[in-house]
Amino acid sequence: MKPSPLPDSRASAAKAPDADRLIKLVRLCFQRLRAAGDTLHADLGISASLRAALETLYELGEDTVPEIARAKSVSRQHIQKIVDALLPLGHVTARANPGHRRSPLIALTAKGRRLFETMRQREAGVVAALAKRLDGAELAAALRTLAILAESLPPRSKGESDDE
Amino acid sequence: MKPSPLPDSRASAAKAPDADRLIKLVRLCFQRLRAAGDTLHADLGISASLRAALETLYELGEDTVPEIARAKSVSRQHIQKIVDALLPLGHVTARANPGHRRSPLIALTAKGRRLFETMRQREAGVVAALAKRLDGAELAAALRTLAILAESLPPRSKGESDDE
DNA sequence: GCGACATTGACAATATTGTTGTCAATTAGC
DNA sequence: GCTAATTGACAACAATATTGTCAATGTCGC
Repeated sequence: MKPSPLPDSRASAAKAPDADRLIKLVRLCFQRLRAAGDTLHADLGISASLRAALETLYELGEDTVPEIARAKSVSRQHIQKIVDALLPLGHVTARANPGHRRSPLIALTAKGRRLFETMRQREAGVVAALAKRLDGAELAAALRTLAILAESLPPRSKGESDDE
Repeated sequence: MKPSPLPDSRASAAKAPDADRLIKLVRLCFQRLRAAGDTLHADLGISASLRAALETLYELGEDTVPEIARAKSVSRQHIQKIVDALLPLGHVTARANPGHRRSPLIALTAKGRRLFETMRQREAGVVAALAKRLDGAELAAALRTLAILAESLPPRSKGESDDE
């Protein structure tokens, strides 16, 4: 064995089985994360898709429905329904959009922000327990590896078009 | 900075943001993997759930419907519908179960096996391209990290019961 | 401005994936 | 053998997300 200083591109045949395992593990982790999230927030009546919308608004600030849809790569009609569900609950508001009469700006209300922060706090408990079990360097390597995986996969592939 | 020799359990507060990023990346990778898989196998008419059933049968060999359901933690009725869809396509067969008259053993046919292997070959191309871009040591670290993540999450949490 | 074209919200229909519920046949445990 | 649980068949439903359509609005070239 020579300790190859290069990012061993020769050994790709040997790495392929591990790459395969990586993909399987990603799928397994995702399923369990979703199940854990559903359990964690069951009492709040917030499903995974509502949570995703809240998260987007929390991070992006106010935005129009089509913008959120594009950010998440889903149909604008789908986001519209989610926002329509969130509005009567008082978690988001629609503010007149100075730059567009028909497309109001959607933003979290104080109530919506509190809700999301409650969810984040619950999740933080789980994440902290997880972080304790992880090695820092290995975790960093995992982040780099998954970033490459995400990068090497196309962001979309549904007919390759952007809209209807 | 002290170069801590221990698997730094002290720095969990510092690792939590990375653990958070890990979870987000897992979600992102999963979404893209599903989209890429759908595109890759679009012409075969095999959806992600059918693929999962084929994979289970490929790995576990012949099994009854309820067994497959338990292996995948989904309702037996769901697997029943998938198997019922696969049977007329000739991808699986139902063989009389010596140990159970009502519950036949389901197995891949030669055609089903060929189909799954075709899918695996297509995927192998993508996986090989990915493997080339990954560093072996980093990949190994990612596998260990994700294994801990999966382990620390409960396998199920749907009312905590096993069946109806 | 004005005319063509794209975007947007509202509404509807549909697809997919998965669940729960029920019933009769069968199997397993005592 | 009697009772429990399991199983397949069938149905109803729920959640998530898609596509299609229409009229109102907005954008851009000219």
